[in-house]
Amino acid sequence: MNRCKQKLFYADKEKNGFNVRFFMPELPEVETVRRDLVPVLVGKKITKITVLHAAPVKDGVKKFIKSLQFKTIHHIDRIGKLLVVDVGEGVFLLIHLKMTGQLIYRKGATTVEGGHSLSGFKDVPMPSTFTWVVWHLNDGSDLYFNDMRKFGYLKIVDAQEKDRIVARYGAEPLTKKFTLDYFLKILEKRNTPIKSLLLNQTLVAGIGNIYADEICFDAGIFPGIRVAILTMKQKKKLFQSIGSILKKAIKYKGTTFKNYLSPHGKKGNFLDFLQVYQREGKKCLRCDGGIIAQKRIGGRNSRYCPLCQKVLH
DNA sequence: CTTCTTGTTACTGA
DNA sequence: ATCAGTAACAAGAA
Repeated sequence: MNRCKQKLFYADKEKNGFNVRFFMPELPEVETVRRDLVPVLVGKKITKITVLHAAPVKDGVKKFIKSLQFKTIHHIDRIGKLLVVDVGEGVFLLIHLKMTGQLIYRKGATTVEGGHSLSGFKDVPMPSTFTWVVWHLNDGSDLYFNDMRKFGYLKIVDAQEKDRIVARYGAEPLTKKFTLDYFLKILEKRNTPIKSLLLNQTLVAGIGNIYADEICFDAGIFPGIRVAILTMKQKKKLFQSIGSILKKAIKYKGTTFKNYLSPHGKKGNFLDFLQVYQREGKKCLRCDGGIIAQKRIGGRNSRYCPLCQKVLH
């Protein structure tokens, strides 16, 4: 999608009253956040914590502040869409961004283009209307947690609970654990629509609605197809598509509709590569004549090309 | 007012 | 015991 078409896409959507402004931080977005934060946070000491709204803080603000103050950030990890911050002494901070969460890192500057705002991208002072927590670091920099919808959460856990939570997730794609054998095995003895399987975090970690649709399109497979009738060739193609789509999305630093920003205030660029997500009613970019359709599959709105993602029986 | 958005979990029914 | 499917929840937009 070139720049001109992209503009039209936004205009059409707004005219039709669809809400295109929300993003979903899925694996590629959360991984982008992690990669941006590691070089600027690891080794830094948290000198002060400001909690502007207690709602996203699980298990009490007191415990939250006490657990993090004067700790040093040792390591930032990710499982699926969950960030795991190791602050040493067996204490871990879990951060889930859910739909509209942002982590913004600022040193010196007090505004960020595209911070949460009801009126679109523009310069927003930090902390913004939707900043709930600020971590002040020993070098004068700050990390802001913003979340318009307040669906995201911040949770302090010990090593045992962290391990228990991490263990609930299935294999992480793009790691050695996610092999073709593993994928074939989780497809066995199941008969759910393939899209529901891709969204099941206990089987594959990190895929959400955007990338589930994009992966199915890339594989040329109807997202509602039951896994039991997939051919071996289709299963292998799906496995390959999971890797290639997620890798490409990370390369372009994720997808931004409106609210997703990396910690340095940058939008993701994968929007330009979306083939089906939020393209319903538009021409298929792969085949001649297909019009992207929309259907509810596994309780989720799904987009696909009815011509090149055939329903096989 | 209703309906839609998402990731996650609790629950139901098979 | 295991799996499929759905409701519920958070908060805001239209």
